[in-house]
Amino acid sequence: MPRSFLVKKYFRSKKPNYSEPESQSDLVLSERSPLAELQTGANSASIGLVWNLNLLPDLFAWASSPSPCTSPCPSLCPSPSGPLDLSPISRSGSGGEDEGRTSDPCSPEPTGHYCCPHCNRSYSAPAALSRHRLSHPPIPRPTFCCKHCPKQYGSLGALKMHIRSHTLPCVCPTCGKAFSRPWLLRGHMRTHTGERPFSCPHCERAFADRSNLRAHLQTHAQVKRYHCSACPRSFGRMSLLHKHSLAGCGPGP
DNA sequence: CTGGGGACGGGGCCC
DNA sequence: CGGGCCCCGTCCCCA
Repeated sequence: MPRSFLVKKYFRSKKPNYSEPESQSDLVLSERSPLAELQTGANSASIGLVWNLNLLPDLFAWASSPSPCTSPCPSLCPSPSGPLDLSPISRSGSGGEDEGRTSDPCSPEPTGHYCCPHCNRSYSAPAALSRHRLSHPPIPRPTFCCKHCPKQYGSLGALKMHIRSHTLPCVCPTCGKAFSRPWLLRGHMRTHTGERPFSCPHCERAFADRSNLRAHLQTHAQVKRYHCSACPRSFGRMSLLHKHSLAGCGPGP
């Protein structure tokens, strides 16, 4: 039986955001039953990617866009002879459901060889186009939005990795618990086998999880990493410092 | 209240 | 580009 830690109870102590804008601060996953979702056919084939189509006009070289021709087509179809600068453009075309649509049927030949993706003006020289493009605002980075939650990512690979946390494709053959990644399942399997491959070099203890060994090593450390800003105490783990703060020694006024 | 262990999540990096 | 792994972290439980 899965333990109750599967349901997060405290959302206020979120870890600092590293890359996400975090406009939607917390995920609401409690209504999701991983096994139920797997059993109802929520496999990877039914997981759709929600693309930010507002950005597509900027991706004028997006040859395998999941929604081709949703933006002014000539801007997406540079001249075959035009050596346009593709550097700011993500060309990830592994969308899966749209494989093989690289030949765009709707690309009228622009009047010039070098076409502006923003206003469809064409120029005969790349320098002229580059000079013209400076008049437009900078191209925003493409964002990849999760269909199941408000999370956004800057790359398709990161989004695919995140979607696995919804689909949970790795299922424990012993207890049926599902995980997002195979190595998470392997770590879980150790709870069944009792394997503890991570040994403490200072004592006889061994752990099934490297993170738990790391936390254990803090008990041997002379200096605690996490210091209370309101008192001289230090703790080996941030969670202990957090509990200490919640217990009354809050940091600051 | 504190300290520590157990189990797991998720992003980033490397191959 | 995808998988494996690492690291950091969370959450819970118990002594």
